[in-house]
Amino acid sequence: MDFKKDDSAGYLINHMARLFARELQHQIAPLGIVVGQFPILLELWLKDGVTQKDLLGKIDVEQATLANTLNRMERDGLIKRTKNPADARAQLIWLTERARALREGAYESAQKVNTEALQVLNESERTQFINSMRLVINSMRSD
Amino acid sequence: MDFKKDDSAGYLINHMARLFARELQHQIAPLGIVVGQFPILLELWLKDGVTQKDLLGKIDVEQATLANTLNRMERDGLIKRTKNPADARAQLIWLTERARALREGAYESAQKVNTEALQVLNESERTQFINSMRLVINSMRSD
DNA sequence: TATTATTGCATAGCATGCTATTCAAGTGAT
DNA sequence: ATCACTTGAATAGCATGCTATGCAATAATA
Repeated sequence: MDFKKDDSAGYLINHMARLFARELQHQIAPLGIVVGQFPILLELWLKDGVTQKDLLGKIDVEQATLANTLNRMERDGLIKRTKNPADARAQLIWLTERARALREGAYESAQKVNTEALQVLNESERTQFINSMRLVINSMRSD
Repeated sequence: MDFKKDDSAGYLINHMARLFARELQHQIAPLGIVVGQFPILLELWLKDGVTQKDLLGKIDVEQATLANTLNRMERDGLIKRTKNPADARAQLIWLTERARALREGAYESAQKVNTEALQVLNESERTQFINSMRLVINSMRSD
């Protein structure tokens, strides 16, 4: 068999993901946040005061990964945790004022990266591209 | 501004990349290799007896990342290094017999992951998808 | 040729992801 | 009420990626 990396979806996806992460990293560095915190912040900006388990249901990472990232976010003053009156095992996770204030800038950074990266595609290619990713992700998740 | 993660190229790409990596990891685990070694093995299966710098020219990762992965590959008996008669700073990197023997199985594993993951797209969507990724990568790399 | 600059790699330190394991708190069945 | 089961989260240990820095060998230049 022969194998061409430039024809391999997996190879291309990995490469593209690293390029996106680097770009976003550079964009959001001035805000004092890092890429791994982004998905968590997105959820908390929509709704905070939630448990780790709640977050886990919305972000497709392992529980240990989430727990570690939350620890770093607490260390960095982005979240704080309070007792959960309903269950002593879980805590409630809240954004700090600082994190709350970062929202607009973060949205704009992400939007900028997305827009610039997909500039090379035309409108219909962009739509198709996003749709294909959604399809692939859904099919892979439900295996 | 509002921001929908399911419409965000970056978010989708990151998610998809993790799904692919997990899948490939499971496929190649029986071979005794891990995903980060894959791009390097692909190059070395084409041509070994090369320097780290040669490899670096073919794989878009940082030099330190490559150096670390090569160390683990040496530890795992996948490569060995010999003196470079032309330059004492560099060494030549060679596949071991064990690594050489893994090629077909690895190609097949990767092919399988790609095929199954893109099953959800039809022929023309697949082609378009791969092409879009190539365009996006090329434009992001040359910034 | 002696000095300076560049180059090839290695290493330190960190973030993000994973699997596996542990532990305390809650739930259920007897 | 007790004992077993489940669940929410933390932790250990590792791979993969990054930036920054250091170092020895080579190349270039004064």
